Amino acid sequence: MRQKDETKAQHILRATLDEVQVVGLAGLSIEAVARRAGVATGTIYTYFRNKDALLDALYLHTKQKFAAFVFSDEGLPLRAAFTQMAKAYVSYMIENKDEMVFMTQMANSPYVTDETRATVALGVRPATALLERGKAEQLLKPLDTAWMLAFLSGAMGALAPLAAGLPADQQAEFQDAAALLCWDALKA
Amino acid sequence: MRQKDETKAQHILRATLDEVQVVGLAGLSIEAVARRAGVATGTIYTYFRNKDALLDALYLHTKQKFAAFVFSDEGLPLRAAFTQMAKAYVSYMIENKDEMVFMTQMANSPYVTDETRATVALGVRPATALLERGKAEQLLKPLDTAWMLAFLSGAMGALAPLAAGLPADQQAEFQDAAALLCWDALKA
Amino acid sequence: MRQKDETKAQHILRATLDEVQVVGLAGLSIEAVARRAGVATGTIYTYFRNKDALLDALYLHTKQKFAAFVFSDEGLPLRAAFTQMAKAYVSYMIENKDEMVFMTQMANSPYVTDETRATVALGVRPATALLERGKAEQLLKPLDTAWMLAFLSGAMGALAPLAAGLPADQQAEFQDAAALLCWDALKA
Amino acid sequence: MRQKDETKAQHILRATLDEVQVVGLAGLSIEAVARRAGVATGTIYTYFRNKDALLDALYLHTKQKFAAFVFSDEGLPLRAAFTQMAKAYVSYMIENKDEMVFMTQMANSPYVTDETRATVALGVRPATALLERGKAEQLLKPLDTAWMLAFLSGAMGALAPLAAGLPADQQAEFQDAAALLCWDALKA
DNA sequence: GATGAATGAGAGTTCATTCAT
DNA sequence: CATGAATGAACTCTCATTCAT
Repeated sequence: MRQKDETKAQHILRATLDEVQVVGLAGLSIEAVARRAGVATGTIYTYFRNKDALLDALYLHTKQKFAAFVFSDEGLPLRAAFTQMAKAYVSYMIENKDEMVFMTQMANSPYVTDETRATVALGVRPATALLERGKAEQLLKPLDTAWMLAFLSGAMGALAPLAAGLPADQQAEFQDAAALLCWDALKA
Repeated sequence: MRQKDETKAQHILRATLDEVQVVGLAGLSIEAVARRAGVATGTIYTYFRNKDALLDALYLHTKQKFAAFVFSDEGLPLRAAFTQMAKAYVSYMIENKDEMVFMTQMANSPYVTDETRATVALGVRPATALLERGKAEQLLKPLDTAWMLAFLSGAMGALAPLAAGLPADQQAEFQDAAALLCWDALKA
Repeated sequence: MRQKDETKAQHILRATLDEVQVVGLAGLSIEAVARRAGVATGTIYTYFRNKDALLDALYLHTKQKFAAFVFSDEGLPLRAAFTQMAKAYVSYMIENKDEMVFMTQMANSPYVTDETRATVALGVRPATALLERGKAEQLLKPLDTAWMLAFLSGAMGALAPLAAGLPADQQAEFQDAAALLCWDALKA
Repeated sequence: MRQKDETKAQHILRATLDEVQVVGLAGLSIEAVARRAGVATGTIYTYFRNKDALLDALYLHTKQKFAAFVFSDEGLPLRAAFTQMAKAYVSYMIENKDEMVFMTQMANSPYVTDETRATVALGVRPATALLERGKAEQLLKPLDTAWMLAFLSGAMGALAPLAAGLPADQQAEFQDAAALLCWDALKA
């Protein structure tokens, strides 16, 4: 018999991501995903309980990949760590536009389970820690951490579409600008 | 002969806004809107060409109402004008949570036509003008205006959910903080 | 080389019978049968051509087991033979509720082939013979034999659900009553 | 607008009954019912919540029509009332073979709700009353009423297929025989 | 203009059966 | 022979839109 193939699950997730770029989350159909993944419709259900579960899984996967790239704490001094995160954020946006589009569309959808939201929230902890360190060192404004995070991620997220089509020679400039704005906004 | 009744169109738009709060944009059905508006399903098609047109119209209407409140240029000095806009943004968010929810859900949907996006963009002109004045006066960083706008509206939009349930006595504080962060981010 | 294993076929038949008790004939899926039997879905197709053939085989098997128990002619005098059959019918119903449920659900289903129906009919021959002997001896009403059989099996079958949950001390009484009614109905 | 048309509901019920004759309960599809009824699939759902509700409604309707014809108490003396019921049962079977087929197939299906079963049970009350009167008058055997009812309806139901194709000149004979057997079975 | 029953394309999902391993 | 992943036709049901009244 054919063994359940995790590669195939990855193919399906990838096909879902690609299909959302083309037709949007609202226009997504399982049949189109299957066609794009090169499998039968029924096969999707071997790997994912239903459409919701597929999208939830893709969201979790995408968010975790994103968080792993952007939110790493490498023990740098505060300002440097902050800047590095901001730059990582921007460069991830530029190089993974499709994932950003997907995450944005999912954020306000009913597909994401509470459990996934909770798990995703954990990935942000390095950023939370960084902000709190900054407040303790009185380098940052003494505001609510959740508040600051929302401000930052909203601002950065809104820049994603602008970052998308950027020529390579302006990317460094873009990163620097974004990092600077974020820092100036929060610094004490 | 009964004339098309603009009051009825308003009822339908309002019902649509309310229904989206409850079931989300993805769960919105014309029949539910009709029921909530107290009209027959067919009647909706007298006032709006189809579902897309209804949502597009509501989006345009909501955005324009929002822009009219927030983006007014009253000839104040730069910093004062900037602060006033930020505060107006926050207070609008707090008092019109349902519209914010709707605008957020629509922003990345296929329902909004390019024409509407263009029209909506016009409403932002006072803010554009303000930012360009600030750059000319060298009070703001010399960045691309569209870039700055995206940054600001992303940041403010992300604060909306946090602003929503805020007790009255913390709203002034919230407004001041938001205005300060935005200013510090952009100031030269 | 492993041979086809008749034990495994029995397991599958048994699992089918059990599964029907739980989900009904309409809710029966091959996968559930396989799971219950502890084999792979594909294995079922080694022993039975398809779902219809599996159910047909189980029906035939169940009917024949039932007939072997109930319809035996042991050369008793007519009334005694008749009573014995009726009692055997009832006691079989009580002790093999699951098979009765299955036979009832199958009786009006499209799964049973004409061939099986014909074969099953043969099992009833001792009862046919008994009734014809009764008619010849003028102890029974001179009605069509098939007619009498239908009457009897319908009546007895309808009592099955009532017999099912009966406490042990009422079973003898139940058997006597059933036998008496059947006899009174048919006797000349 | 078109008013909801109870005639159409009747058409759909009739189409369902007819379709079951051809493909069986297990093979019944909503689309086939719609085609036979001459309406669109969606229209079925204007009149019935879903497939289960359609079948449940048809079952209830069929059972009640049947009960109204067969179980009427017209104050006849016991034996005459009994005989009349038995004959009515048989003649109904002969003239409404399709309904009998449907009722038989539904009886052991998961489609029938408990509520419908309870309502259907009420239709049998005249028969219950008759049997109890017979026991009080000591004309019938002193058995449990539910038990007697099961016996009778099982016996009669089993005769249905035999009654179906009967030439007109044998129907009276068939009715008499059935009534006699039932009476002899239960009489004290 | 208003109504809401009617339409039917298209959605998600199941499941008997096949077949590569 | 045994496995269970893969298949895809077929199912029920929804809902944007139309149209007879």
